[in-house]
Amino acid sequence: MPQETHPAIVWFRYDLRLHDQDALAYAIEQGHEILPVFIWAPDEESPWEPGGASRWWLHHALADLDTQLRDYGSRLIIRTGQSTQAELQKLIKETGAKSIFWNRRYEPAGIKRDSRIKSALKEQNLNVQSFNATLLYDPTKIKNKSGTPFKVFTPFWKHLRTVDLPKERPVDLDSLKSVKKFPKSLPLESLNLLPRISWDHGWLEMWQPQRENLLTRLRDFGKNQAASYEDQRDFPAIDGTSQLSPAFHFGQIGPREAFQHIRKQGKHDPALETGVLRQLYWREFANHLLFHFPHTSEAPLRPEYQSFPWQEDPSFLRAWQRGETGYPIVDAGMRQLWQTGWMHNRVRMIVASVLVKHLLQHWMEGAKWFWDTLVDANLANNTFGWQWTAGCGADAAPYFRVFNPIMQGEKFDPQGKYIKKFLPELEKLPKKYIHQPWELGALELRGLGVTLDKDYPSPIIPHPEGRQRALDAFAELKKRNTA
DNA sequence: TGAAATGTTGGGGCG
DNA sequence: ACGCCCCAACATTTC
Repeated sequence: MPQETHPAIVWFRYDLRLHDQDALAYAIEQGHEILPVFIWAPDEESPWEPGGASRWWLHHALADLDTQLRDYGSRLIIRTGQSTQAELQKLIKETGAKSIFWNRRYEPAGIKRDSRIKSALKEQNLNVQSFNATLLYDPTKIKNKSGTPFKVFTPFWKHLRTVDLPKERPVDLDSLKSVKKFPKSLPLESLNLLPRISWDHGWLEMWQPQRENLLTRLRDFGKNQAASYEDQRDFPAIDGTSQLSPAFHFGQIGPREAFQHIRKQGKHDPALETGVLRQLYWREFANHLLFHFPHTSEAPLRPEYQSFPWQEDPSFLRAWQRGETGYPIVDAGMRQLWQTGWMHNRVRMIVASVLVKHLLQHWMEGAKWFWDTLVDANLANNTFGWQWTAGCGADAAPYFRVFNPIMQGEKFDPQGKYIKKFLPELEKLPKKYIHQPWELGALELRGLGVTLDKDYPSPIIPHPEGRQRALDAFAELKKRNTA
């Protein structure tokens, strides 16, 4: 093993793990003394500074990473500032580091900032190396036959299945050498990542953001639920999804190791490939798209949607955010989001559809709300999901697909179990009316403890009318683009 | 990773 | 037994 006398900074970002971690593995293999660093510079993420729920998770992920490092005689050095580059320079000066390694980020702000830093450090003759540990494949290398990025999922997926699956990158942690003297680190608390108002009660109850717990979840899921994922994933009352999205966002679990864990635990059942493992390709697809089309976090991928006739209405937006639309499946979802920092994926699609179609609010408003309230808020996935719903993205639903929130509820929460969990005011409603309480007479409703528009709102807009508004708006869009 | 409108078919009730 | 109607069930098309 080569012996390096100078310390190497391993700059952690959205790869908060010590396994399947290329930058760290490389630094150890090269024999460097390791200096693990995290720099908090939210201003550089503008306009997508991490939101409240996301910061909460980050706090715990950082604390956990530090704990893990201490098992190997190391620790996480935390810094903060306006400029990551300036903070790195300070650390280089303080420690005499001559090398710096990191795993690449692929979102627009990250790429721009990182490449600037890279060339600046290289000019100082530092040994700078970046790696891919976040995605299965390097997005620059995945193109279709005509040399352009894939814009449709199925061909993308089919193509990748013909390519070798990248292997997990082992990290020889027992060989980890620490710097002799650690530079000063800020206390984690000083980053103020925890919410000031007590918003985290439900988060604490639902989540255990430490790697070991997340791995347990991954193993259990692989063993017990992965096989039935395809049958269960659309039912929000069932615990049928992995709920590991925040672990993937923060890189506490890497996609390659996840892939292999699930295959192994699921005894290589071929159905896994088209079921749960396919979801890892959706994540891959969203990230590749944002990399190739970096403007899409702010603007539609399909330019003709620039002139979509959105109808800004703060009261609509507020009702949606608070879970007061009068559509139980929507309101349950929005309250699950607020309370737990997470929402079941089927319900995400339904609430998004109602905001964008029935209420004609700009998809960016929805994206911003999700950004602030989801513990798994991820720019690529969030952008992709919202543009998909709004019909303006890659492989998007055709515009005339308007979800019927009543039917969706009946189909995917037939007993109303999910609804009642988050809307206890509807506890006594029979399943026949749980998705449309307003269809019950006022007298009967009162007998079930509900007064409409007092205990629970009537629909913010009747479904047929909402559907028509959406169809009209899209017709108007068409007109504007042909005129 | 829709839903609604419209079209078609076929079984059963009934004169 | 037959024609007619109704309508549920399913299929197709349209938004």
